[in-house]
Amino acid sequence: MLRMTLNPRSTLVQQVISQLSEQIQAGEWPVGAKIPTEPRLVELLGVGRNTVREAVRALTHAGVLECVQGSGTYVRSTDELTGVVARKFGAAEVGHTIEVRRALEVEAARLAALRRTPEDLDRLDAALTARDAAWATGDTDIFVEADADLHVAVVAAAHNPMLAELYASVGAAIRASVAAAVGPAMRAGTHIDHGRLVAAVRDGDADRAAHEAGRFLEPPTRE
Amino acid sequence: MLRMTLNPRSTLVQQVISQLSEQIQAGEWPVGAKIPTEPRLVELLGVGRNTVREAVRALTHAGVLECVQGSGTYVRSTDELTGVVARKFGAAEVGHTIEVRRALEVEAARLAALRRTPEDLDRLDAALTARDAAWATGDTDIFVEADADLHVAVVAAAHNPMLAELYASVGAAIRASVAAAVGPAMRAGTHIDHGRLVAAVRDGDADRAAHEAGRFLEPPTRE
DNA sequence: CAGCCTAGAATCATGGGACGATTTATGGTG
DNA sequence: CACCATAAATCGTCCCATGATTCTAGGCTG
Repeated sequence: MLRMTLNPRSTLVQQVISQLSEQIQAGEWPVGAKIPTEPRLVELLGVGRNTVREAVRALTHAGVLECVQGSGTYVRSTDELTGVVARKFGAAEVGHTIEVRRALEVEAARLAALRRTPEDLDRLDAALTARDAAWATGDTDIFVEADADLHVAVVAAAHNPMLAELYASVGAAIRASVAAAVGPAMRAGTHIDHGRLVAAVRDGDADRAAHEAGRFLEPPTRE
Repeated sequence: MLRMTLNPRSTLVQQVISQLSEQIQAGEWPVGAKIPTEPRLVELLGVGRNTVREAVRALTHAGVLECVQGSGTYVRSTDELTGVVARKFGAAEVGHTIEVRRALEVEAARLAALRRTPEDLDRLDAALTARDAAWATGDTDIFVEADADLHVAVVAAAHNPMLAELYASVGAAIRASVAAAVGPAMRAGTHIDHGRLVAAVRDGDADRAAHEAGRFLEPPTRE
């Protein structure tokens, strides 16, 4: 049993939570995998069963784990931000979610224009090509996914992990709640040429990149 | 004891978590207040102590509650997003946090210009006046707070609760981690006239409002 | 032999009790 | 009044027992 000798700073449960989080973060138990059973964790961590249960329950509420009675406990996500955002904004209006996405994407495009590396440009080109190919297939699902990939690539090129994680969480929230309703809408605005955004990023023109990014999500009109 | 007859959808612990969250959200136990002791909650909710403890632990990990051994359990925040953001981005670089703030503020300014009500304008004027007054005092702490109030007012005028909550969470994260370090920096950029932002919002000029909002946080230069 | 169905095992959910650790309140003593 | 020791209150950890649910293996039936 690997005792937690270091960091006597906090309670045992907190230490167990940290330990489990780190092992999940490290990929020891990938998403979808089953973590050891409660009695097994008890002997692995050298703590009582209640302690294990409280830690598991905390991570379950955070969206990281999922317990299935009679089966086991599984890893649902490596990131608890997504779960919280989904729980908090799951019932949010689609329009509000779109506006938040727009806020993040515009700033991301501006930063991407300033910081993109050659690797970023390669990835952007690949995503743009894949998006065009997906468009050609006429399959809405495939296209929506390819479109999302391109936007994710833009955000990644901004080299701001905080921005990227927030964007991913918001994206997951919108997808979880109203994927079907948004699909057609996104498709309608599809004729906008994403190539101009990529070109602006390549040129390092921050203002133009931001402007192009903002065009994808229709600026709201006065109510 | 108020049995939870409705919503037999999930586990007991989840129901207790929801129950506690709702009562906290409803203001029954304000922030800083002590919630009933574990034995008291047991008889109030009609569940076992382990169930209560697991629910409390989940909310503790989420940043909503805080347990102090020997004293009691207290309400730390009504919003778990802030806690998660702080835990996840507490060690983030200040520059990255600023960029996220900028993203949210610029879009908020744009939306505020389109949606502001007369009440919003009154609040903006008041915040602007208070900010100028705070500036005149020369007290950095007071000024920083007044400055933050103005920006919060702008975000509130956007009438997008999701945007507002994200902004508040990010703001709390930056304040918790490096309040001291940011204070002087904000003060340095202070000479920028916030009155022009408020004026743009009043005029309903979205592009100008967005541009003015973006000026406060220096656009990053190429690395 | 294939398919279904039941009995058992495995696993999590809940409840209860006990003791230690820490904080707070209480009361005594100088 | 100030200080300190004791007691009470409260959370932290652990253990055990039982119920509910899911999975699995084996047998039964056609």
